[in-house]
Amino acid sequence: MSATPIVCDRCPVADRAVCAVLSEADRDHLTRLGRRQRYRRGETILAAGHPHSTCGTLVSGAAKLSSIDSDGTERILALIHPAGTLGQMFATTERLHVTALTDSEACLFPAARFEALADERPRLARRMLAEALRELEESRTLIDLISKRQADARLAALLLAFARAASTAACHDALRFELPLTRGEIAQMLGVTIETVSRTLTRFERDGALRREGAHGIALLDSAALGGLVG
Amino acid sequence: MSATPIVCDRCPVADRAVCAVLSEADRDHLTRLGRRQRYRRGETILAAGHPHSTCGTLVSGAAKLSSIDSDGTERILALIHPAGTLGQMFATTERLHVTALTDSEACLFPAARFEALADERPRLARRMLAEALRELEESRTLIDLISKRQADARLAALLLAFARAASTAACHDALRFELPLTRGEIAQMLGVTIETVSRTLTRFERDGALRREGAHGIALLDSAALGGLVG
DNA sequence: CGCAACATTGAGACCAGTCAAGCAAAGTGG
DNA sequence: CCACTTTGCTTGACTGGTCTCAATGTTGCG
Repeated sequence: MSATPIVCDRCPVADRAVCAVLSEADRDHLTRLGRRQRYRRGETILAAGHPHSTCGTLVSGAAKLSSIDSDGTERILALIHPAGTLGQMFATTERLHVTALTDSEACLFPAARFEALADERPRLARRMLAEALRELEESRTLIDLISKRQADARLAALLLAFARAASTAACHDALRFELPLTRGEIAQMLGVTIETVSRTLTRFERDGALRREGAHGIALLDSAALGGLVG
Repeated sequence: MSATPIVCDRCPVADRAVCAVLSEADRDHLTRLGRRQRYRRGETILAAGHPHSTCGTLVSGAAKLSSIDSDGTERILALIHPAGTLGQMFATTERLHVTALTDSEACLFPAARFEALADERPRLARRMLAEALRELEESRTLIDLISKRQADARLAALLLAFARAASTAACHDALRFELPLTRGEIAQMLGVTIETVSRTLTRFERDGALRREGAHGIALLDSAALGGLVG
């Protein structure tokens, strides 16, 4: 975790992040308030329980949004991709953990200042509304995923969702992709155990639906079969 | 389902709905564009698959937001209470069903006109952002609920959530309340079967944690015991 | 009253969790 | 460079919770 100044010119998500709708002057203003931070895989970006003082945007890498209940079980509520927002906007305390899944970079700002800007700049509020609705959509997609009864249907749906996300073309799914999550993290997302994830992948491979390439590589051989499980 | 003109003066949620932030002139304008509609329990308010042409606010009663997958299984993604929004704002097609859970009333507007107003009136966009964030929060709470492994923990958490929602005071949960859902709907929300819901309620009652009063009445006798299950 | 929808209860099958062992890859330190 | 540890993944045997199928009760409404 190391902090550097923000330089929007070299920002890979300058066109997609919420800040894109701001005037250059406003963005310069924000730039001076915030900082660019690097994280290594597994490092905490925002910790639940702390007062909500920071928010920002993921610039590169990937992160997970998770909650931990009293018995120590962690569940992943969302994945955050570059240009995604970090921190529960307009909340008083951070109630969820944000953790780097891979080496990542983030732009972080004082939440109060950022929120104030949203009240002053209609375009920013409007853009944040779009972002919130997109996150809501994704959250409901995840509910769809995990409310499937059978573990193999959940995993099949997740694999197909990753294939879709990994594809460059909008119409075709990627046939080969890397899982951005460990088995344990997949298990946390789907509400099953690591062993079930592992066994189910083994069965998918034995049935010819896919081929595992290393620990995280997946090559889909029969995505229709997986789609059939999803229902 | 019967349509009448909108009269904000007698609207029970005039102070809480998103329209509350509009000027009287803007509200009058909207009033003429929209209509007030009544629904009986079970009637469809918005149907998935249709072009997204209508959005609005639930005025009284209760509704469910649900998706139906190809094998006909319905899953409830959210409950909508009075002042809650109806319809996926800024979407091109309706992808979720909205159904009345009890006899209900809704204010409905042409989506394009309402969305245009959000672009013209910063306060409305800002208010809708707050609403979207609230829904996102609730959606993630539901994920928390249904990702609990054991069925009794899920049901206990749901009962406690209803007790909280039914309480008038902010600090205390209601000890007695009516379930707004049938067993089947509870099962759909929690991702279990009707039978499991029924058996689990029976066990809770036998263990002295609650008492069933009719089909939908619940009296909590030992909410701490239920809280213990949740973890 | 009788039907229809909703709810409860039981018996058996099966999927997934738990516990436990072993393997592979990557990193660590002498 | 090699022993050692750590971390993540796989596999097996066993157990238990939940689903399925089926029958019976209950409630509300025409």
